[in-house]
Amino acid sequence: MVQKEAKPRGRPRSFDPDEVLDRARAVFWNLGYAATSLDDLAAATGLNRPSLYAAFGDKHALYMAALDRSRREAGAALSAALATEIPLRQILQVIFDRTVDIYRAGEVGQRGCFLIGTAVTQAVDDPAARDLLSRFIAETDAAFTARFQRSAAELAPGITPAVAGPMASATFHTLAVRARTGVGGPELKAIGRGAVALICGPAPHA
Amino acid sequence: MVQKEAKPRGRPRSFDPDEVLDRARAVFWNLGYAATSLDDLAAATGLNRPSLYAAFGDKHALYMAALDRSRREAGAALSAALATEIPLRQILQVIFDRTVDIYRAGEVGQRGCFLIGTAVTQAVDDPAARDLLSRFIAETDAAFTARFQRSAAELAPGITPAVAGPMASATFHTLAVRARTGVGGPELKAIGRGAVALICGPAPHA
DNA sequence: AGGATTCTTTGCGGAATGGTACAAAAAGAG
DNA sequence: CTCTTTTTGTACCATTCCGCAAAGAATCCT
Repeated sequence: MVQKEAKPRGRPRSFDPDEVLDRARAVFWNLGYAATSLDDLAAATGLNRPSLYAAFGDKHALYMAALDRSRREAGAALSAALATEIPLRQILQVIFDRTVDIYRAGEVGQRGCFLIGTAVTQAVDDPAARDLLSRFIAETDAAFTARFQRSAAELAPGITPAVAGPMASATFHTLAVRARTGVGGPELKAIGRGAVALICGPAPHA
Repeated sequence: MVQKEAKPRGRPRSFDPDEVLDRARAVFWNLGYAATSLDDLAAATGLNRPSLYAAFGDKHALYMAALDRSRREAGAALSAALATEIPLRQILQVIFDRTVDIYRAGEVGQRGCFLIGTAVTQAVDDPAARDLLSRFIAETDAAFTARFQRSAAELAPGITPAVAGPMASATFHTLAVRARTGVGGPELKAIGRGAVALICGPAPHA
């Protein structure tokens, strides 16, 4: 039911828009929005500016498309991870460990989160980026909080889902920030384990 | 023992470098490094480009000077706040509340933390900014951790200073990120209170 | 007063920026 | 085969960018 076989009329595209968006995002990811030039994007995607322009609009629209892709991907991954019914402590552990691996992926190995790493700077003067970032954070808070409500008994004593939810998001934020400074994976994962200890209480024993 | 009265030889400066740095920082704070032009800085400081250049070096040196000022100011403020001997819970409460006020100060009211809000984007491709940001985070972690060691009994049960320290820093990070999206002060302060609850355990009762 | 020294101002130049016009090219429709 | 439609490549434009050179202005020293 994809029905993308609509037989377009004119000359066919010589590129896959999805892959192009991916490569463009990689550049924004490293440099941020303002420091990325159209020449950078053209070089990274292999196609020239008019093609980029025709496919995505201007530089800002391309950036927003990349941001939104990351928002949707991150949201889907988080929802999937939270949907399991294993103990909450293990869920969080897996989520944070995976997050660290993603934040340290890529050629440079310290890109962190695309949204936190670039849209935060952009947010003050760019309403579109700000709104998307707000939405991302709100969705993350909501996903954690809802899951914590289902397993409220597994939270640390006296901690409510409404308190733990934003602090789980906060763990993403600090990991994203620290990853961008070049901190190593083990050290980041240790911080993730510490966050789990605060949210769920210290590990039973050994 | 300031001895800044060294009677400089030539024409005296028509501006106060400290104030100029402050105004320049305000521009970087809103726009980030890459999106700020020398014209923006000249307009905000009131002096023209060659004077800026002579006083601070190029744009990057000016940015680094602004970053380092924020790092020193934040470090001093944190050390001072942590030096008191009131209950740990209250100390953290005060620190996070004040932090929110600072993050929401300024004309736009949503600038967040200058370092987290702008240097994080810059960090991947700018070693100097990355190192300064690393140092800032390490110092913050260390200050919290050391203070927690002095009052380890006031931490939540089973939580060690080494775990709580980075999570106190993480609270700064999430507040900085959220502030830049325009979240209101009360909501931010509620997150700060939640962080205190996680670090020190839930409040005794009412 | 006159020279030395430092800062300020004006204006410039080379490079890079985001964006676009236009013609050539590649496909389908008739 | 010809016409239409869409994409591609080249070249270009106007603007903005950072940085600097050179001349003028303000102060100190002798």
